[in-house]
Amino acid sequence: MLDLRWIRENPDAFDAALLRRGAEPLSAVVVELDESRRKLQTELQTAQARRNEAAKAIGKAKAAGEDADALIREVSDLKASVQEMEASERDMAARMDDLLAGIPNVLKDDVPDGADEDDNVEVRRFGDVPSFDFEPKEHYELGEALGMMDFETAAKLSGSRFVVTSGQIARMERALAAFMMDVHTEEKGYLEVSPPVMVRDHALFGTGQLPKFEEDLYKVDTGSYMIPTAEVPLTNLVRDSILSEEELPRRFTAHTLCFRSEAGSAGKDTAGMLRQHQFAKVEMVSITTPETSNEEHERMTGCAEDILQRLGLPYRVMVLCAGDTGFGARKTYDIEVWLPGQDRYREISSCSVCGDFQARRMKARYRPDGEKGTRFVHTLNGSGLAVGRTLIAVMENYQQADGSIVVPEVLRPYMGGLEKITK
RNA sequence: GGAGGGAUGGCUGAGCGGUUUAAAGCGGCGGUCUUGAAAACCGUUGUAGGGCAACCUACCGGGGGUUCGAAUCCCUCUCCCUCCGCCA
Repeated sequence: MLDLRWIRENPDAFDAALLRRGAEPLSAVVVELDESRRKLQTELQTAQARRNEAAKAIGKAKAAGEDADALIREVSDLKASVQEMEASERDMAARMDDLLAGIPNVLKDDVPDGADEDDNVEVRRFGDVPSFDFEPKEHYELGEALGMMDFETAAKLSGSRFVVTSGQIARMERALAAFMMDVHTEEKGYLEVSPPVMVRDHALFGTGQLPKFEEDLYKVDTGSYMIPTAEVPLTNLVRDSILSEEELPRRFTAHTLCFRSEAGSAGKDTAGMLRQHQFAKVEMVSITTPETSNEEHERMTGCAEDILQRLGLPYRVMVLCAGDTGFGARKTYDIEVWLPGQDRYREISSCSVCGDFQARRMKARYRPDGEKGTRFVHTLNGSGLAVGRTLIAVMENYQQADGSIVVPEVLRPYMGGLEKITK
């Protein structure tokens, strides 16, 4: 949610920000609604003041045993118009809320222009793309050959975009999550959190998934939703609260399942477990002051990169262009891991700085030292990493000619010392 | 599923038809004192709109109603809690 006062005072900058995202200008609509609402509010308050004054005089007159009929008649007459104005004012406020709730965040100046993912800009690369003296396979070919990845059975149970893993592949997914969580909590200062994966609508409104992107979510019949990412519960941990400056930054991490309907992705990545309705992810969320959010963004991205480096997986970091940056983000880095089976880089993490956009939606504030009032905190979120996709990357990058998979050094303690997954 | 209780300013919590411009305590901010800190004492303390200065108005979970007048009475919705039942 953007600051209405900022829009009012910077209508041109507001329209320019929308234009960068390929959206139509809205300042005229917003400013007009805002002005008429405030004008009505003033009229309403004038009428209310007169009503209160008269009502008070009635009380006094009655107490003194005097006649108050004239005053009573005046207040009666005011009643209808006050009620009408109240209803109208409420309606305008609701329209303004709806309007603002659907407007995307303002991009940072250093976000490159562009329409879609083809315009994203590579920032850096790590690791050498491995060369094989055989034709590298895709993860599902490897997994099915090992007998540890079963898409057909999963389809019988749950439909498309599900998988059943078993044996050492299932264990490796668990090992990956445990490894990531240990690094973040023991070395990076994140607090381990085990949050609900089912949340109410207001939590999703807070992080920006609602009201605009409901079709991407699974809704259960009690009206709650399954989380599409642990960003939702972790960021909402500070909703409706006022933190002190000393307790910032707050850093949370969680290993959870995530659920996505993949409504707009029909036909995309249908093979394998790259794009599933249900997947595990380790998420990082930071709550910071406005002054430190940008450096926190770099730090968080580094935390995700560190996982890939320790796993020995080659990757590149992309900064998303204006057209590809998500609704609530001011700037996003995608980390793309090299998948030999696909012979290309694929997204494995996305780290975003949201400024006060989510904080305003969920009323998350802090009290700056030495200042009287409160300010909205800044929020950031990033995957560290998508566990299912990391499993894919390990399988494809560590595959051997015979279809076995070498277990990366750092994972072996989590897998009972196992060095290689074989049939 | 059954039966109750509750929602007041950053927090706790009074108020239950017009003397409330919403007590009081805590916290926050400023000050006195102190080498510094603590304690104590004094002052101050939200959001929004309008004049844009002292001021005025609205806001006691949301909406509706009763009334000349509602934080206070009635209806309704949402949420929270307690007990019983069932259950991991």
